Amino acid sequence: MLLQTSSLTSVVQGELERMILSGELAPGAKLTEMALATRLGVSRGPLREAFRMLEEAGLVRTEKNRGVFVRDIPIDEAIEIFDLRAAMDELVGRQLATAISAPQLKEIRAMVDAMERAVKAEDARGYHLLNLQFHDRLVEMAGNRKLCAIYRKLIKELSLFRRLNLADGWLMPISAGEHRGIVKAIASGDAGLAGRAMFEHVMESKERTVANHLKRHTAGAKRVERQ
Amino acid sequence: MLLQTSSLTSVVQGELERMILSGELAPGAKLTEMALATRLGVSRGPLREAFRMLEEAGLVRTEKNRGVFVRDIPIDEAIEIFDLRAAMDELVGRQLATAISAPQLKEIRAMVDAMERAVKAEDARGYHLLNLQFHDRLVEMAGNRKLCAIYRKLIKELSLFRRLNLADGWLMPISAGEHRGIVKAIASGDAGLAGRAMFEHVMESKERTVANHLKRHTAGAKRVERQ
DNA sequence: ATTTGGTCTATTGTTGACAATCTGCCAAAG
DNA sequence: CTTTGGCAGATTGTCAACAATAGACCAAAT
Repeated sequence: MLLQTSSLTSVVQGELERMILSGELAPGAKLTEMALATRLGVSRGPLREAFRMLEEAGLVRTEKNRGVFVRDIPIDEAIEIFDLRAAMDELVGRQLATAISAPQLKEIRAMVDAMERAVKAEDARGYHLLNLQFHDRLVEMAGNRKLCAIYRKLIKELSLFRRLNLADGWLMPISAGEHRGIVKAIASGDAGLAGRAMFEHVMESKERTVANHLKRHTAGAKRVERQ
Repeated sequence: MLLQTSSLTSVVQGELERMILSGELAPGAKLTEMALATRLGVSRGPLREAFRMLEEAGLVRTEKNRGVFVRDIPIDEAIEIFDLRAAMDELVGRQLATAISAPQLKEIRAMVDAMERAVKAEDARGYHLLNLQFHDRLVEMAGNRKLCAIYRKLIKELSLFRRLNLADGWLMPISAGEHRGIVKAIASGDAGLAGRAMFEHVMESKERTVANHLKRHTAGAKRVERQ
């Protein structure tokens, strides 16, 4: 009866993805077919098809005859993703150093400016969003659609690594400084330099995340000991 | 009644993937739900779920209310995949140069030997398979499961690039020589060197593929002109 | 001759029902 | 007190029927 512009499967897929990435559906949570179907107002068929897409995308895991669960990315896998991201961003840096246009350079400079303002305002939330947008835009500018698509998938998976919290306040200036260096390296036109700048930035980000995780993990262990 | 060890969706997914990668289902071919369901002896439900997995994996494309088709990778996308692969293989080379074990080194040396024997025997088919196995094993040895999984997805997609035929006979020695150089660089323990060797090898492979494609394309154009 | 309109068929999109499997619980035996 | 067996409820796996859409075909009008 309704004139449907897009299939229910894709709508459900998008909605589930939104709920997962926003944390509305927490990692480890069980996705019961009937409950979700009722909640979203669709039948189980399209829902199951959406599950398969999310499974292939790495956002959920399926256990036969047990159900579908929101994936929980372990620290090992997060590290692997960071390493892979570093290699991809290195390619992005090299590409941009040789092919970026003047308007594009102006655009990313503006983004770095905005991030530095967020640092001064101690707006961690805003900085986090700008940071994501900055890297996404760089990858997009590199002009490799396949690279861009896979990069975005990796970022989505990384966001399921719960312990990946916003950089604590005092780390924002460091990250912001690295961004400034990246733009400078790209503007210089030196592909090797820009590639290394991007690579190192991601590796630094990995180290900060791992350190943060270990800190929280040992803290958690102590908390358990006390009980 | 039957004791099912794995869900129909997954076996259908595997079977479809096999049929697509083997060329049994050619790029551009339409996958009619009812026909395939009958052929595979399952209902349309599991088949549709398998379609969604293959869609996310990039092996098929879905047009709403029109059906599912085996994807045909255009030359642009093949090039993008090669560039991405190069960056990933560079990471593999660096990793292996610093962390490969003696038995692993022995193993890949044996594979290079086998490839050189295939070159001498002018066994293009065997060389092609050994080449795929060689690179897959290297990526596997790098120890990054995420990298390995994505690498394999890319290889599958690349195999849908029909014009990617086996290297013509006289190019095999060149490729084989590059493999020897890669192993040497890895064995030297110089991460930068090994990374560059891997990167350059993939880029050379890309150039050879593009050249081959252009040759065939212009030849095809001439053929059209004559008509 | 071309175009427009409508019908008809094949195929996809969606749904609800049925079969198979797992989990938790409880009783009885050791 | 622990363990084993099976019953009951809930949940997933699969299927077949129904609704909706796209494309082909043909006739009639310009």
